[in-house]
Amino acid sequence: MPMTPLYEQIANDIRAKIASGEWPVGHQLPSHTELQTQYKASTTAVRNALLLLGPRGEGLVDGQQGKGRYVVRKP
Amino acid sequence: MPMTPLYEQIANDIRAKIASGEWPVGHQLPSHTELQTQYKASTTAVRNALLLLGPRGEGLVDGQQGKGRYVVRKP
DNA sequence: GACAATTTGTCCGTATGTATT
DNA sequence: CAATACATACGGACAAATTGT
Repeated sequence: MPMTPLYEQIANDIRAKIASGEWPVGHQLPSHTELQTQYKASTTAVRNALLLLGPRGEGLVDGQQGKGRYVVRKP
Repeated sequence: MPMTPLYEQIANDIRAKIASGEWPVGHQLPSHTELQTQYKASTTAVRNALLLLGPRGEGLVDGQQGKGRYVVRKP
């Protein structure tokens, strides 16, 4: 039975928020540390989720150093 | 200028090997530890590269616990 | 069947660099 | 200058599955 890993759950949750319109294009995502506390996850789990959703993956979100991560596209 | 991160270089190199046919479909990839020594990289760098190429990313390779990682598709 | 070795899968913490505020 | 935030990188720990002895 394939259990879903934590980083996959986080990615699915964020993807769902973007798809539903709760986080529209241009919306700023919570900071890395906030995501950690929200999902009670480590840096790696959050980072892996964002790596899959990021520019080198699905391309739904993108981040800029010092500013934050933003939704760039709907799934 | 955005220099390419290490995990991206590793992913590009593996992707190129698959595309060129050097690693055909069904071929078993080097083990995680071998990839680390080959690229002089850490677990995280190798893991991030394989996360992008894996089933939840591009879907070029897939792994089975205790056996190894195999090429499943050409780019 | 039991055991050890190998390998992948997941997860955690931390450090450094860079850019913005 | 200082605080915040992302990007990359390193290392280590444990579980699960496979293989060989």
